[in-house]
Amino acid sequence: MLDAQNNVINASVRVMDFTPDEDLEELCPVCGDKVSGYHYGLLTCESCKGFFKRTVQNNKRYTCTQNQDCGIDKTQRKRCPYCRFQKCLSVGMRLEAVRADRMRGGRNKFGPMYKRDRALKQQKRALIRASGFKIEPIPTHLSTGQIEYPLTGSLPGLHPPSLSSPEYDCPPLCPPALGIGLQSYSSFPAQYQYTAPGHNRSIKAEYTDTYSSSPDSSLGYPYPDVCMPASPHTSPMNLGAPPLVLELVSCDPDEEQPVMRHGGSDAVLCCRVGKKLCLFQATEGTFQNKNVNEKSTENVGDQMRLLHNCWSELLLLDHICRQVHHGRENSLLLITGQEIELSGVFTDAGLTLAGLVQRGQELAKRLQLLQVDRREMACLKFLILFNPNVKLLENQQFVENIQEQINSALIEYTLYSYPQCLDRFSQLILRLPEVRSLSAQAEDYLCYKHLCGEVPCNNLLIEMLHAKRSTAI
DNA sequence: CTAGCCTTGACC
DNA sequence: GGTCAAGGCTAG
Repeated sequence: MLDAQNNVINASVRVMDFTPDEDLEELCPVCGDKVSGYHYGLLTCESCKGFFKRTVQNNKRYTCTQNQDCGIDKTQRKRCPYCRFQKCLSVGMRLEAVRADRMRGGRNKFGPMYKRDRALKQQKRALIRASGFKIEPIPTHLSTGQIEYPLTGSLPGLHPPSLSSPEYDCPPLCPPALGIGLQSYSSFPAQYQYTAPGHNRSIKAEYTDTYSSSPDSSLGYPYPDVCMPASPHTSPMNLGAPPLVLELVSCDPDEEQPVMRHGGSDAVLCCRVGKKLCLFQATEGTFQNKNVNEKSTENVGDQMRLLHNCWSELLLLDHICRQVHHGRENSLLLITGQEIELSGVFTDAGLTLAGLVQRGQELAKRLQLLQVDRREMACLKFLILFNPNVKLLENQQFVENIQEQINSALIEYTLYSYPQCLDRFSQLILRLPEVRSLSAQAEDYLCYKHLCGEVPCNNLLIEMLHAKRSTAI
């Protein structure tokens, strides 16, 4: 993971290092055949382009002899035109790009979208490459309803972004095909909706501006900037981010309570660590069944190994996060809700503790300058948690896969939300080694205090410390 | 009907 | 003038 993080350092420098033909290496989201270019809104193959054109131009009506869920791939795409056309719509092909007047040549209003989509893909690819992550083709032999899409909706190989992806308004974890489909249907005028025969509804494509109540809106990426200091718990959360990012935010137990109001700090810490355990239960459902051939971390052993490895980093990041939200340079906001003056800490605490606090404040300041938002923070927490380098993992591949998915989603989110800051992903990821280093120091300090007899043996943190050091990576 | 190749023409 | 996403053509 650290290697990956280090590789990202030069990501922004290499971000434009690409070959234009890479777009054509993608697979058609409808049938998995080779892509020949942008057609009717997204990258598709030549045959699906032609099929879509014929269907719309000739106002074709098809029927499905099965259950309207036929698998569409390169070899079977001819079998059921009904399901093929449904899939064309569901992946985001745009009816309104078929010209009613049949005029040849020229450009339509999708041109800027194609251009922007291309640029974003290139950036994303460069970042992914710089991060050392794999790009694997999705299984196209499965039908629309059965494809186990990677979680991000558009990431490599992840599924081609299609131009709809930046407009993510689908519910969290809704498979892209379905999500975009819903969006497509809801954004089309009634006459564009294609229904099963028996419903007398036309699919005539009228080349008007109906597709774009605001065409420009599709050029922008409406992820709201939800910066941490600005009342993170009241901001609208459910729109405009990759589904996985939204899911991670909702899975983050700390989201529920900005400031703990429990009494004793030990009880509070117990609660915090316990809540980290809930991360697994919360996220299991997210990642399970999304990876066709892989087992989940449902075995408690792996969960404990991951948690033992990162509990101090998570607690530290919680602390840092709280200081960022607190936003005051001269005081600390404790987990109990107490506010204490930093000057007091520096005079009363020993040198080691004061040094730790100082480093923590510096880290908080860097994150504050970045204006890291809670979605990014949630991703960072889960990146800390799902560390495939932890020793003795039974399902190491599963953890690695999750890590890649979170990284991809974070890359996508930062590129779309903060397009003016291309190295934002790198900036965020580079904080993780700092968190790790600082948490290691904090652990050493805790260990030292324990050996001095100042921290009782039955303290939860000491137990976690013992557990970690007995299975150290 | 399919799908590969060709032609067209606005935009850069 | 080059690019490339539209529509057109046509062998299979």
